[in-house]
Amino acid sequence: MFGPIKRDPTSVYEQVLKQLTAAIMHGDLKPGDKLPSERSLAEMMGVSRTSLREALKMLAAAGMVNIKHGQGVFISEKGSPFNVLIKFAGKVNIDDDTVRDLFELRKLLETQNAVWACQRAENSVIDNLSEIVEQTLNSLNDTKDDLVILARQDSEFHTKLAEATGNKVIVRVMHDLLDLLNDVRCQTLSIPDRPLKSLNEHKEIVEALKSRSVDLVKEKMLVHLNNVEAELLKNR
Amino acid sequence: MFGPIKRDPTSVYEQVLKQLTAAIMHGDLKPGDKLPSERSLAEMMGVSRTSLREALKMLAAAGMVNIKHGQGVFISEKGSPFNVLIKFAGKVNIDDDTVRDLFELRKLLETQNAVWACQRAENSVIDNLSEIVEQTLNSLNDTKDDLVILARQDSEFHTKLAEATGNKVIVRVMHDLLDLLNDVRCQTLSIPDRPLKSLNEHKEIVEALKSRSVDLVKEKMLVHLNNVEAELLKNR
DNA sequence: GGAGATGAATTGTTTGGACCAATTAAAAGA
DNA sequence: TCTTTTAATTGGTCCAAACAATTCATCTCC
Repeated sequence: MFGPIKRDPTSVYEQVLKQLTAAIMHGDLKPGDKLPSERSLAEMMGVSRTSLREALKMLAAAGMVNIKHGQGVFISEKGSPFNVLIKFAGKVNIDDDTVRDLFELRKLLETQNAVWACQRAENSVIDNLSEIVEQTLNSLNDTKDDLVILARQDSEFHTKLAEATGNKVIVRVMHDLLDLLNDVRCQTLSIPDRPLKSLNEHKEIVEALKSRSVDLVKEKMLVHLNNVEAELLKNR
Repeated sequence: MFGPIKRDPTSVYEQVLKQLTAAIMHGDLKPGDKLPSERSLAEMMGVSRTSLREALKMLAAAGMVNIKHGQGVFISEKGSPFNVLIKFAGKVNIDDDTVRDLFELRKLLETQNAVWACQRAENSVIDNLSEIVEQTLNSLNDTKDDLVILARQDSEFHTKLAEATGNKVIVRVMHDLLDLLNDVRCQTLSIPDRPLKSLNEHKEIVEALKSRSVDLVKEKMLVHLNNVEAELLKNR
């Protein structure tokens, strides 16, 4: 799968980059797959470890791979070759103004997502969303694990909603936008009260979707996002 | 400007990344600025060239810096950590469905941009937009250079409009979205007729902005984008 | 004096090897 | 059987040397 690198026109790390992205795009490397170790992969390609590492760092910056110290390098979930919202998770300080800008974008995208989902989604998709919410409500049992469950539910809810629009580009943008905001949230102290409120607001959004009322869906989503933003900005 | 790196919790290249992005976002490093050479910068920060280079490669992948062999490292124009496009890798073939998805996103973003610009922008900003359009109209003289001028005008117009919203994240997203669509356009045969039509539509949008009519602005923008999309999909 | 060739200095690129640090799994001990 | 220790694997960091592209001062020749 990894032939030797031709040492012709462009630089070595660019060639490595090209070969790796090609492997990902062609499907030889699927999301979740683990790459060979840096040492062996470098040897396979006939390049130095340094050059390989620089290419890997670029892929990591683009969100296409996930580098874990002591474990290995993994292909990112949904690692799309284009329209990746690049971020340096936890490596950039994001000020309040930027958070507001991000939320303004998010409100624009997600209210429209909700509308499109309302107009386009099959009943089964909405039922699936409903199940996610109900399932989370039932699995809560006052343990400290609840926060983890609620965080995952939140991410899953908004992702599923984006998928319900049928627009794959938007799914990708939303995914990365949520990731970025999640990192921001993790930089602050955890908020034990907010997640449960969110879950209830999610429930209201689902109910609005079931009623197929565009205006109601839009309103519920906007209220939800405003609350999340306010809570996040308060604890910084 | 570049103090020594603290060697505490996170990895070295992350620290370098953090310090450099902070310097760029804070304005210490402005677009076009040339960074100190790798050797001296590494010494300033008290890190190895290897770590510094890996951080620089990540910044390059994110489009924040421009690395030129034999010349140096330069801060990119309008560099920010919020990129939609990956700067490396050979051009990806984008199918029609994806183009439609991209345009759906673009319509959502740009109609709202127009609305925000209508509500928020100073008169001087709108006058500036107007000047761009008029200036282009005057500089046309039936030469083959016209296409280049018109292409640049188109990009400048939409970028300025995004800037008029005051949302820096959206500016970045729009910039890269336009870049991506521009690549798509370049993959097709050039369309000699469309650009001039676009210019006139731009003029109509500016007129609508001057009237401060939100509904009119929204409508004009949507018509414009629908035309561009139709023309682009037709020639593929 | 000016155009082109030469070569040194600067800058990013690549390499090999050594060692540090996080993770995992096997081995040893209780 | 469970816990602790150890060793192996993997990414992270550093260094020193050589390679390659670019720039620019200098030299040569017309």
